[in-house]
Amino acid sequence: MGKRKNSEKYHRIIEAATKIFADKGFYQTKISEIAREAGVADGTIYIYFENKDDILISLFEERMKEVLDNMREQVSKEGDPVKKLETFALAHLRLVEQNKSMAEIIQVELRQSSKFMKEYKNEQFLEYLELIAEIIRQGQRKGIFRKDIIPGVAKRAFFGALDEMSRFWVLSSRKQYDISTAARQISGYFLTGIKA
Amino acid sequence: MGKRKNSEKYHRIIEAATKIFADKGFYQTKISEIAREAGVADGTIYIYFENKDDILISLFEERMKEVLDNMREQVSKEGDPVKKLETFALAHLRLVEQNKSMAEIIQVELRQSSKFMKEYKNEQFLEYLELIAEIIRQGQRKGIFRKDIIPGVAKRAFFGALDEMSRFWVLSSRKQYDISTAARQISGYFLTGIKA
DNA sequence: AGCCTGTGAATGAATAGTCATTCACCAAAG
DNA sequence: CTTTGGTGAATGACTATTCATTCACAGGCT
Repeated sequence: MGKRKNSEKYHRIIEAATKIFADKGFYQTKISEIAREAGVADGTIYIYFENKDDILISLFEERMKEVLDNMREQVSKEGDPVKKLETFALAHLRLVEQNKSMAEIIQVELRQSSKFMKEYKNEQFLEYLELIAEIIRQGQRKGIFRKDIIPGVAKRAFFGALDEMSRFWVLSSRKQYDISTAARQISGYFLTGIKA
Repeated sequence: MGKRKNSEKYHRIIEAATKIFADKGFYQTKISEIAREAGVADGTIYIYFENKDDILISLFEERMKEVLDNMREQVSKEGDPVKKLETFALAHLRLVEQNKSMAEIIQVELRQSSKFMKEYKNEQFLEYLELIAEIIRQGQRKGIFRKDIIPGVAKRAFFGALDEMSRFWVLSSRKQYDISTAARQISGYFLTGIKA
Protein backbone atom coordinates (compact mmCIF):
# COMPACT_ATOMS: atom_id res chain seq x y z
CA MET A 1 0.00 0.00 0.00
CA GLY A 2 2.79 2.37 -0.81
CA LYS A 3 0.33 4.62 -2.52
CA ARG A 4 -1.46 5.58 0.68
CA LYS A 5 0.22 8.93 0.95
CA ASN A 6 -0.31 9.82 -2.67
CA SER A 7 -3.95 8.99 -2.60
CA GLU A 8 -6.42 11.74 -3.05
CA LYS A 9 -8.34 10.61 -0.01
CA TYR A 10 -5.30 10.81 2.20
CA HIS A 11 -5.05 14.47 1.41
CA ARG A 12 -8.75 15.07 1.72
CA ILE A 13 -8.61 13.64 5.22
CA ILE A 14 -5.57 15.70 6.19
CA GLU A 15 -7.25 18.82 4.99
CA ALA A 16 -10.48 18.08 6.77
CA ALA A 17 -8.62 17.30 9.97
CA THR A 18 -6.58 20.48 9.74
CA LYS A 19 -9.71 22.50 9.51
CA ILE A 20 -11.56 20.82 12.32
CA PHE A 21 -8.64 20.48 14.71
CA ALA A 22 -8.00 24.17 14.30
CA ASP A 23 -11.60 24.93 14.91
CA LYS A 24 -12.37 22.78 17.91
CA GLY A 25 -9.08 21.43 19.15
CA PHE A 26 -7.73 17.93 18.93
CA TYR A 27 -9.57 16.33 21.80
CA GLN A 28 -12.82 17.98 20.93
CA THR A 29 -12.74 16.62 17.42
CA LYS A 30 -14.52 13.39 16.64
CA ILE A 31 -13.26 11.02 14.00
CA SER A 32 -16.75 10.98 12.60
CA GLU A 33 -16.60 14.72 12.10
CA ILE A 34 -13.38 14.49 10.18
CA ALA A 35 -14.90 11.73 8.12
CA ARG A 36 -17.97 13.76 7.35
CA GLU A 37 -15.91 16.80 6.40
CA ALA A 38 -13.68 14.71 4.19
CA GLY A 39 -16.64 12.96 2.64
CA VAL A 40 -15.55 9.46 3.59
CA ALA A 41 -16.74 6.83 6.02
CA ASP A 42 -15.39 6.64 9.56
CA GLY A 43 -13.65 3.40 8.81
CA THR A 44 -11.90 4.76 5.77
CA ILE A 45 -9.81 6.98 7.98
CA TYR A 46 -8.25 3.88 9.51
CA ILE A 47 -7.16 2.72 6.12
CA TYR A 48 -5.04 5.81 5.77
CA PHE A 49 -4.05 6.48 9.36
CA GLU A 50 -3.19 4.32 12.31
CA ASN A 51 -5.20 6.28 14.81
CA LYS A 52 -6.25 9.75 15.77
CA ASP A 53 -2.80 10.78 16.94
CA ASP A 54 -1.36 9.66 13.68
CA ILE A 55 -3.56 12.11 11.84
CA LEU A 56 -2.17 14.97 13.87
CA ILE A 57 1.40 13.86 13.46
CA SER A 58 1.06 13.28 9.74
CA LEU A 59 -0.57 16.61 9.32
CA PHE A 60 2.45 18.33 10.82
CA GLU A 61 5.10 16.48 9.05
CA GLU A 62 3.37 16.94 5.76
CA ARG A 63 3.16 20.65 6.22
CA MET A 64 6.26 21.52 8.20
CA LYS A 65 8.58 20.00 5.68
CA GLU A 66 7.07 22.21 3.07
CA VAL A 67 7.32 25.29 5.26
CA LEU A 68 10.89 24.58 6.20
CA ASP A 69 11.99 24.11 2.62
CA ASN A 70 10.23 27.22 1.58
CA MET A 71 11.76 29.25 4.36
CA ARG A 72 15.24 27.93 3.67
CA GLU A 73 14.94 28.94 0.09
CA GLN A 74 13.70 32.43 0.77
CA VAL A 75 16.38 33.06 3.35
CA SER A 76 19.17 31.74 1.22
CA LYS A 77 18.32 34.26 -1.48
CA GLU A 78 19.58 37.02 0.79
CA GLY A 79 23.28 37.35 1.50
CA ASP A 80 23.15 39.82 4.35
CA PRO A 81 22.23 38.35 7.77
CA VAL A 82 20.23 41.44 8.60
CA LYS A 83 18.16 41.01 5.47
CA LYS A 84 17.86 37.31 6.18
CA LEU A 85 16.26 37.97 9.53
CA GLU A 86 13.93 40.54 8.07
CA THR A 87 12.94 38.09 5.40
CA PHE A 88 12.39 35.40 7.97
CA ALA A 89 10.07 37.57 10.02
CA LEU A 90 8.01 38.64 7.09
CA ALA A 91 7.81 35.17 5.61
CA HIS A 92 6.82 33.68 8.93
CA LEU A 93 3.99 36.10 9.50
CA ARG A 94 2.83 35.83 5.90
CA LEU A 95 2.69 32.10 6.28
CA VAL A 96 0.51 32.47 9.31
CA GLU A 97 -1.72 34.86 7.49
CA GLN A 98 -2.13 32.59 4.53
CA ASN A 99 -2.63 29.49 6.53
CA LYS A 100 -4.66 30.30 9.52
CA SER A 101 -5.86 26.80 10.33
CA MET A 102 -2.43 25.30 10.28
CA ALA A 103 -1.07 28.15 12.34
CA GLU A 104 -3.73 27.61 14.96
CA ILE A 105 -2.83 24.00 15.21
CA ILE A 106 0.82 24.72 15.61
CA GLN A 107 0.01 27.38 18.14
CA VAL A 108 -2.22 25.30 20.27
CA GLU A 109 -2.19 21.63 19.52
CA LEU A 110 1.47 21.14 18.83
CA ARG A 111 2.23 22.65 22.17
CA GLN A 112 0.41 19.79 23.72
CA SER A 113 2.04 17.27 21.58
CA SER A 114 5.10 17.05 23.70
CA LYS A 115 2.76 15.77 26.37
CA PHE A 116 0.55 13.31 24.65
CA MET A 117 3.14 12.00 22.31
CA LYS A 118 6.15 11.88 24.52
CA GLU A 119 7.96 9.82 21.98
CA TYR A 120 7.35 12.20 19.11
CA LYS A 121 10.19 14.64 18.69
CA ASN A 122 9.34 17.46 16.42
CA GLU A 123 12.53 17.53 14.42
CA GLN A 124 11.23 19.87 11.79
CA PHE A 125 10.32 22.48 14.29
CA LEU A 126 13.71 22.35 15.93
CA GLU A 127 15.27 22.78 12.54
CA TYR A 128 13.09 25.76 11.93
CA LEU A 129 14.47 27.35 15.09
CA GLU A 130 17.98 26.35 14.17
CA LEU A 131 17.61 28.27 10.95
CA ILE A 132 17.42 31.45 13.01
CA ALA A 133 20.38 30.51 15.17
CA GLU A 134 22.40 29.86 12.05
CA ILE A 135 21.66 33.29 10.66
CA ILE A 136 22.72 34.84 13.92
CA ARG A 137 25.95 32.91 14.02
CA GLN A 138 26.69 33.97 10.50
CA GLY A 139 26.11 37.58 11.44
CA GLN A 140 28.45 37.21 14.37
CA ARG A 141 31.16 35.76 12.18
CA LYS A 142 30.82 38.68 9.84
CA GLY A 143 31.04 41.04 12.78
CA ILE A 144 27.58 42.43 12.12
CA PHE A 145 26.01 41.09 15.31
CA ARG A 146 27.34 41.40 18.81
CA LYS A 147 29.53 38.54 19.89
CA ASP A 148 27.99 38.33 23.34
CA ILE A 149 24.62 37.34 21.93
CA ILE A 150 23.90 33.69 22.69
CA PRO A 151 22.36 32.28 19.52
CA GLY A 152 20.46 29.65 21.49
CA VAL A 153 18.76 32.33 23.51
CA ALA A 154 18.32 34.79 20.69
CA LYS A 155 16.72 32.32 18.33
CA ARG A 156 14.05 31.63 20.90
CA ALA A 157 13.50 35.26 21.64
CA PHE A 158 13.12 36.08 17.99
CA PHE A 159 10.88 33.17 17.26
CA GLY A 160 8.93 33.82 20.42
CA ALA A 161 8.29 37.41 19.45
CA LEU A 162 6.98 36.35 16.06
CA ASP A 163 5.02 33.53 17.53
CA GLU A 164 3.29 35.63 20.11
CA MET A 165 2.40 38.04 17.37
CA SER A 166 0.92 35.22 15.35
CA ARG A 167 -1.06 34.01 18.29
CA PHE A 168 -2.63 37.38 18.56
CA TRP A 169 -3.33 37.24 14.87
CA VAL A 170 -4.81 33.85 14.89
CA LEU A 171 -6.94 34.19 17.96
CA SER A 172 -8.27 37.66 17.37
CA SER A 173 -10.70 38.17 14.59
CA ARG A 174 -10.13 41.79 13.70
CA LYS A 175 -6.67 42.60 12.51
CA GLN A 176 -5.45 45.73 14.14
CA TYR A 177 -2.07 45.96 12.49
CA ASP A 178 -1.15 44.69 9.13
CA ILE A 179 1.29 41.89 8.99
CA SER A 180 4.18 43.61 7.32
CA THR A 181 4.04 46.44 9.83
CA ALA A 182 4.29 43.94 12.63
CA ALA A 183 7.12 42.09 10.93
CA ARG A 184 9.05 45.27 10.37
CA GLN A 185 8.63 46.33 13.96
CA ILE A 186 9.69 43.03 15.39
CA SER A 187 12.70 42.41 13.23
CA GLY A 188 13.39 46.12 13.56
CA TYR A 189 13.99 46.32 17.24
CA PHE A 190 15.35 42.88 17.49
CA LEU A 191 18.00 43.74 14.94
CA THR A 192 18.88 47.04 16.54
CA GLY A 193 19.31 45.13 19.74
CA ILE A 194 21.72 42.55 18.46
CA LYS A 195 23.73 44.65 16.05
CA ALA A 196 27.35 45.24 16.88
CA MET B 1 -20.77 26.60 51.61
CA GLY B 2 -19.15 29.99 51.62
CA LYS B 3 -16.07 28.50 53.16
CA ARG B 4 -15.34 26.25 50.23
CA LYS B 5 -12.45 28.36 49.00
CA ASN B 6 -10.85 28.66 52.37
CA SER B 7 -10.96 24.99 53.07
CA GLU B 8 -7.76 23.12 53.27
CA LYS B 9 -9.06 20.48 50.91
CA TYR B 10 -9.84 23.03 48.26
CA HIS B 11 -6.21 23.97 48.16
CA ARG B 12 -5.00 20.42 48.33
CA ILE B 13 -7.08 19.64 45.27
CA ILE B 14 -5.85 22.70 43.38
CA GLU B 15 -2.30 21.77 44.14
CA ALA B 16 -2.76 18.18 43.11
CA ALA B 17 -4.45 19.23 39.89
CA THR B 18 -1.71 21.72 39.10
CA LYS B 19 0.85 19.03 39.40
CA ILE B 20 -0.97 16.45 37.33
CA PHE B 21 -2.28 18.76 34.64
CA ALA B 22 1.26 19.98 34.15
CA ASP B 23 2.52 16.47 33.98
CA LYS B 24 0.02 14.86 31.65
CA GLY B 25 -2.12 17.62 30.23
CA PHE B 26 -5.70 18.44 30.96
CA TYR B 27 -7.44 15.84 28.84
CA GLN B 28 -5.09 13.11 29.85
CA THR B 29 -5.77 13.66 33.52
CA LYS B 30 -8.41 11.63 35.27
CA ILE B 31 -10.43 13.02 38.12
CA SER B 32 -9.58 9.92 40.06
CA GLU B 33 -5.89 10.71 39.72
CA ILE B 34 -6.34 14.18 41.07
CA ALA B 35 -8.34 12.72 43.91
CA ARG B 36 -5.68 10.20 44.72
CA GLU B 37 -2.93 12.78 44.62
CA ALA B 38 -4.92 15.09 46.85
CA GLY B 39 -5.78 12.27 49.19
CA VAL B 40 -9.54 12.65 48.86
CA ALA B 41 -12.32 10.63 47.29
CA ASP B 42 -13.43 11.22 43.72
CA GLY B 43 -16.75 12.56 44.88
CA THR B 44 -15.16 15.07 47.21
CA ILE B 45 -13.83 16.97 44.26
CA TYR B 46 -17.40 17.69 43.23
CA ILE B 47 -18.08 19.23 46.60
CA TYR B 48 -15.42 21.84 45.90
CA PHE B 49 -15.64 22.19 42.14
CA GLU B 50 -18.45 22.12 39.64
CA ASN B 51 -16.66 19.97 37.11
CA LYS B 52 -13.30 19.29 35.60
CA ASP B 53 -13.14 22.54 33.68
CA ASP B 54 -13.88 24.42 36.83
CA ILE B 55 -10.76 23.00 38.42
CA LEU B 56 -8.63 24.36 35.62
CA ILE B 57 -10.29 27.74 35.66
CA SER B 58 -10.07 28.07 39.42
CA LEU B 59 -6.49 27.06 39.36
CA PHE B 60 -5.67 29.91 37.01
CA GLU B 61 -7.59 32.57 38.70
CA GLU B 62 -6.22 31.61 42.06
CA ARG B 63 -2.68 31.81 40.82
CA MET B 64 -2.74 34.54 38.20
CA LYS B 65 -4.16 37.10 40.55
CA GLU B 66 -1.27 36.46 42.86
CA VAL B 67 1.27 36.66 40.05
CA LEU B 68 -0.20 39.84 38.67
CA ASP B 69 -0.21 41.58 42.03
CA ASN B 70 3.29 40.50 42.69
CA MET B 71 4.51 41.71 39.32
CA ARG B 72 2.73 45.04 39.66
CA GLU B 73 4.40 45.61 42.94
CA GLN B 74 7.87 44.74 41.78
CA VAL B 75 7.58 46.89 38.70
CA SER B 76 6.19 49.86 40.55
CA LYS B 77 9.25 49.93 42.77
CA GLU B 78 11.31 51.06 39.81
CA GLY B 79 10.87 54.54 38.41
CA ASP B 80 12.78 54.19 35.18
CA PRO B 81 10.92 52.39 32.37
CA VAL B 82 14.11 50.71 31.28
CA LYS B 83 14.60 49.29 34.74
CA LYS B 84 10.95 48.35 34.86
CA LEU B 85 11.28 46.19 31.79
CA GLU B 86 14.43 44.58 33.06
CA THR B 87 12.68 43.83 36.31
CA PHE B 88 9.72 42.42 34.48
CA ALA B 89 11.88 40.04 32.46
CA LEU B 90 13.78 38.79 35.43
CA ALA B 91 10.71 38.43 37.60
CA HIS B 92 8.86 36.58 34.87
CA LEU B 93 11.60 34.06 34.34
CA ARG B 94 12.13 33.63 38.06
CA LEU B 95 8.48 32.92 38.47
CA VAL B 96 8.70 30.24 35.86
CA GLU B 97 11.72 28.77 37.52
CA GLN B 98 10.09 28.67 40.90
CA ASN B 99 6.83 27.37 39.68
CA LYS B 100 7.48 24.94 36.96
CA SER B 101 4.12 23.17 37.09
CA MET B 102 2.09 26.30 36.87
CA ALA B 103 4.26 27.60 34.08
CA GLU B 104 3.71 24.43 32.12
CA ILE B 105 0.01 24.76 32.47
CA ILE B 106 0.02 28.33 31.33
CA GLN B 107 2.27 27.36 28.46
CA VAL B 108 0.16 24.55 27.25
CA GLU B 109 -3.29 24.34 28.68
CA LEU B 110 -4.15 27.98 28.85
CA ARG B 111 -3.47 28.23 25.16
CA GLN B 112 -6.32 25.88 24.61
CA SER B 113 -8.64 27.59 26.93
CA SER B 114 -10.12 29.75 24.24
CA LYS B 115 -11.13 26.56 22.52
CA PHE B 116 -12.61 24.43 25.19
CA MET B 117 -14.13 27.15 27.28
CA LYS B 118 -15.45 29.55 24.74
CA GLU B 119 -16.99 31.74 27.35
CA TYR B 120 -13.90 32.07 29.53
CA LYS B 121 -11.94 35.21 28.83
CA ASN B 122 -8.64 35.26 30.53
CA GLU B 123 -8.76 38.76 31.88
CA GLN B 124 -5.81 38.36 34.18
CA PHE B 125 -3.56 37.32 31.40
CA LEU B 126 -4.55 40.27 29.25
CA GLU B 127 -3.82 42.53 32.17
CA TYR B 128 -0.44 40.94 32.52
CA LEU B 129 0.31 41.85 28.91
CA GLU B 130 -1.11 45.30 29.39
CA LEU B 131 1.39 45.88 32.16
CA ILE B 132 4.13 45.69 29.56
CA ALA B 133 2.33 48.00 27.17
CA GLU B 134 1.90 50.52 29.96
CA ILE B 135 5.60 50.55 30.72
CA ILE B 136 6.35 51.12 27.07
CA ARG B 137 3.88 53.97 26.81
CA GLN B 138 5.40 55.54 29.87
CA GLY B 139 8.84 55.29 28.33
CA GLN B 140 7.57 56.91 25.17
CA ARG B 141 6.07 59.79 27.10
CA LYS B 142 9.38 60.34 28.83
CA GLY B 143 11.10 60.28 25.46
CA ILE B 144 13.17 57.26 26.41
CA PHE B 145 11.59 54.90 23.89
CA ARG B 146 11.05 55.52 20.21
CA LYS B 147 7.70 57.03 19.40
CA ASP B 148 7.16 54.80 16.38
CA ILE B 149 7.03 51.67 18.51
CA ILE B 150 3.49 50.33 18.66
CA PRO B 151 2.94 49.29 22.28
CA GLY B 152 0.37 46.68 21.25
CA VAL B 153 2.94 44.98 19.04
CA ALA B 154 5.89 45.48 21.33
CA LYS B 155 4.17 44.07 24.39
CA ARG B 156 3.52 40.88 22.51
CA ALA B 157 7.01 40.70 21.15
CA PHE B 158 8.51 41.17 24.56
CA PHE B 159 6.21 38.74 26.26
CA GLY B 160 6.63 36.29 23.40
CA ALA B 161 10.38 36.38 23.72
CA LEU B 162 10.19 35.67 27.43
CA ASP B 163 7.55 33.06 26.94
CA GLU B 164 9.43 31.15 24.31
CA MET B 165 12.42 31.18 26.61
CA SER B 166 10.29 29.75 29.40
CA ARG B 167 8.96 27.07 27.18
CA PHE B 168 12.47 25.98 26.49
CA TRP B 169 13.09 26.05 30.20
CA VAL B 170 10.08 24.13 31.15
CA LEU B 171 10.31 21.47 28.50
CA SER B 172 14.00 20.82 28.61
CA SER B 173 15.40 19.13 31.64
CA ARG B 174 18.95 20.33 31.63
CA LYS B 175 19.34 24.07 32.01
CA GLN B 176 21.86 25.33 29.53
CA TYR B 177 21.77 28.96 30.50
CA ASP B 178 20.96 30.38 33.84
CA ILE B 179 17.84 32.39 34.14
CA SER B 180 19.27 35.77 34.87
CA THR B 181 21.60 35.51 31.89
CA ALA B 182 18.64 34.82 29.68
CA ALA B 183 16.63 37.64 31.20
CA ARG B 184 19.46 40.08 30.74
CA GLN B 185 19.95 39.08 27.13
CA ILE B 186 16.33 39.35 26.24
CA SER B 187 15.57 42.62 27.92
CA GLY B 188 18.97 43.74 26.73
CA TYR B 189 18.43 43.60 23.03
CA PHE B 190 14.82 44.38 23.26
CA LEU B 191 15.62 47.58 25.09
CA THR B 192 18.39 48.57 22.74
CA GLY B 193 15.91 48.06 19.96
CA ILE B 194 13.23 50.31 21.30
CA LYS B 195 15.33 53.05 22.86
CA ALA B 196 15.12 56.48 21.32
C1' DA C 1 -19.24 -9.84 -26.35
C1' DG C 2 -21.16 -11.73 -22.02
C1' DC C 3 -20.04 -14.14 -17.77
C1' DC C 4 -17.55 -15.36 -13.74
C1' DT C 5 -14.58 -14.46 -10.03
C1' DG C 6 -10.84 -12.68 -7.13
C1' DT C 7 -9.37 -8.49 -4.97
C1' DG C 8 -9.13 -4.89 -1.88
C1' DA C 9 -11.00 -0.33 -1.00
C1' DA C 10 -14.78 1.49 1.41
C1' DT C 11 -18.46 1.35 4.58
C1' DG C 12 -20.89 2.19 9.00
C1' DA C 13 -23.15 -0.46 12.59
C1' DA C 14 -21.56 -2.76 16.59
C1' DT C 15 -18.16 -3.11 20.15
C1' DA C 16 -15.51 -2.17 23.93
C1' DG C 17 -13.45 0.72 26.98
C1' DT C 18 -12.94 4.93 29.30
C1' DC C 19 -14.18 8.33 32.71
C1' DA C 20 -16.84 12.35 34.41
C1' DT C 21 -20.41 12.66 37.36
C1' DT C 22 -23.87 11.06 40.63
C1' DC C 23 -25.84 9.32 44.72
C1' DA C 24 -26.96 6.05 48.42
C1' DC C 25 -24.77 5.49 52.36
C1' DC C 26 -21.44 6.50 56.44
C1' DA C 27 -19.47 8.49 60.44
C1' DA C 28 -18.51 12.21 63.31
C1' DA C 29 -20.17 16.26 65.57
C1' DG C 30 -23.49 18.79 67.81
C1' DC D 1 -31.47 12.24 66.34
C1' DT D 2 -30.12 15.44 62.62
C1' DT D 3 -26.92 17.64 60.00
C1' DT D 4 -22.84 17.92 57.42
C1' DG D 5 -18.92 16.66 54.89
C1' DG D 6 -17.15 12.92 52.91
C1' DT D 7 -16.95 8.49 50.27
C1' DG D 8 -16.22 5.45 46.27
C1' DA D 9 -18.82 2.08 43.71
C1' DA D 10 -22.21 2.34 40.11
C1' DT D 11 -24.05 4.71 36.26
C1' DG D 12 -24.43 6.30 31.80
C1' DA D 13 -22.73 8.89 28.06
C1' DC D 14 -19.51 9.21 24.77
C1' DT D 15 -16.39 7.76 20.92
C1' DA D 16 -12.20 5.56 19.03
C1' DT D 17 -11.65 1.57 16.78
C1' DT D 18 -12.97 -2.82 14.64
C1' DC D 19 -14.69 -5.93 11.30
C1' DA D 20 -18.26 -8.40 8.65
C1' DT D 21 -20.14 -7.04 4.65
C1' DT D 22 -20.78 -4.54 0.25
C1' DC D 23 -19.30 -2.88 -4.04
C1' DA D 24 -16.73 -1.73 -8.21
C1' DC D 25 -13.79 -3.22 -11.20
C1' DA D 26 -10.14 -5.86 -13.77
C1' DG D 27 -9.09 -9.47 -16.40
C1' DG D 28 -9.49 -14.29 -17.65
C1' DC D 29 -12.49 -17.65 -19.80
C1' DT D 30 -15.93 -19.41 -23.07
